[in-house]
Amino acid sequence: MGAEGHADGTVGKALDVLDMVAGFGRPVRFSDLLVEADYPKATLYRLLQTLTHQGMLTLDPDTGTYALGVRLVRLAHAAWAQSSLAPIARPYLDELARKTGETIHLAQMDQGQVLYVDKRNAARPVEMFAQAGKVGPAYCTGVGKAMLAYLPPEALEAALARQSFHRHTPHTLASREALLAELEAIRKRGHAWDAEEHEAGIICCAVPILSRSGRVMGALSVTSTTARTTLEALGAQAPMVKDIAAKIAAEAESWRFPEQV
Amino acid sequence: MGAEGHADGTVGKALDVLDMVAGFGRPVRFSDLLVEADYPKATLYRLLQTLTHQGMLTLDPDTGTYALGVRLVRLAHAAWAQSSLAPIARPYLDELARKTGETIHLAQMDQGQVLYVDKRNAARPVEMFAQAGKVGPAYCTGVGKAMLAYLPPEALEAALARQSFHRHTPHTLASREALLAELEAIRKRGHAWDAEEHEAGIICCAVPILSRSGRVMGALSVTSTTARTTLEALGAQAPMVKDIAAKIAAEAESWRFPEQV
DNA sequence: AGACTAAGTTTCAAATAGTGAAACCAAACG
DNA sequence: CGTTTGGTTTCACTATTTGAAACTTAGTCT
Repeated sequence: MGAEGHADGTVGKALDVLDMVAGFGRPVRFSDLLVEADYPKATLYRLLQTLTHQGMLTLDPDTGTYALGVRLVRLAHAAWAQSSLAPIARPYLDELARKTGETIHLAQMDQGQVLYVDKRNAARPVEMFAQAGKVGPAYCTGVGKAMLAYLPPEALEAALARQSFHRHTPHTLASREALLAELEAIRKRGHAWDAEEHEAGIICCAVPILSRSGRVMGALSVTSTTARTTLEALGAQAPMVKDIAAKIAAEAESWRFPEQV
Repeated sequence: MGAEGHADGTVGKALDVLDMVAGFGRPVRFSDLLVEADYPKATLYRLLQTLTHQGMLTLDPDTGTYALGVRLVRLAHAAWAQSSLAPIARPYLDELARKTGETIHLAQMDQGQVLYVDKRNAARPVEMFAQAGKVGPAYCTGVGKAMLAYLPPEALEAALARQSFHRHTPHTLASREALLAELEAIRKRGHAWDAEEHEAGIICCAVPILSRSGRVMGALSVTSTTARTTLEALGAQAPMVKDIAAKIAAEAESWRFPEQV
């Protein structure tokens, strides 16, 4: 079947189409989608109609192109505020950025990929939407590996199945086996490295954010360059990063229960 | 036939549930949703399962609560970048904020409501996600009326049907008739006022952002308080605001066609 | 013009997927 | 330990979705 996995029911297909439109990154015509998707013409057409009618897509009548609808922005606002760690973690990220002077990433797992929900760039000021929301591979980023390492077996398996290993740099762990060994090491060590595995010259130290029950909620990382520092020096910060991760986890957990009125 | 309108098909229902979860603003239990929704138990259950499986919701296994999933954040990132005016308008908003020293709003229409996609607050720096994504009523805000005024008849009708008129302040136009008359005046004048119709003491001057073909793409407003200025003084800025709206429209239109490779 | 082609929209019988009342299970409660 | 509350599963019934194919437009070519 298609590149996408198991689409359960109509809803799954509809969301799949949404992703597809999102993937293009520009308004798309019906036919653009038709070649990409492996749904028959009529089916795709109806899905698009439904989504458009629902405000998840917009059809520009002038050009006959579909784009993601603003209803998504509204939903995302709520998602970001209520479900991501970002609003809670915000002050902690500030603190960490200030103390380390490096770039800070806050990420969560999304369908086997890393989703950055917040970021502090040492240099320039905060630019949320433009920065957050980006996705990256899990198997070759610090935050990705930190989360993978603490996933329960089935979830890990599901995540691994979604990785498309690719050797970004000479240091990339581009096989399932190498990655599994590394995850074991991460669990021993308590934090993950990114030793130029994704981009040359970029290194980072990442720790998972775990709930009291051990569930992976996200990950936090301090990123730098080989020009500026070394893995060892970054590692020296690990205890502090871990401490902040724990604080975020604690607050996230207590915060999750405004206990219905 | 619940409070929500016409839910077409399973997809509509699923999205309806999503909205519902978003509406709670906190993680919700199955039973919370059950009383709110008028779907039978089993149906709601299945919808939740599907959405969870799809990553649009997350089920916290510890507490048995559902929250919006991070997949939405990813989608929204794309939506914001590709479909909203925000990324294009950004530099213009900065310019306008600098020139006026007032609060600037950029909004789009979403299902008869106003959705703020970006904002410049005179005082504090940009905080995207936390600011953007908010919704407000259309009939009693400057941006809302500016957009309504230029909507084609059917769309206007649909939007009006979704307004739930409520007298927020003594100045609110809380009837269909009063609003229609005002929209006529806005078309004549070329821009909309908000004369303390939503919040006491808050006034604004808003202009629509129209495509070359006359389609409403969004609206732009300069907001202030009666303590600081008057409607007349704000009105003096209208030409400039209109000019910037035109620039945004022009750029948005040319930008929409990176013309497929 | 008229004959092709490409892009989008509609049809309709067959099949699939969704429905929901009711039964079931498992904690929490008194 | 019987009962309630909150969540999950079943299963016959049905409505929705499906998709090949026919049909419209709107361009293009000769």
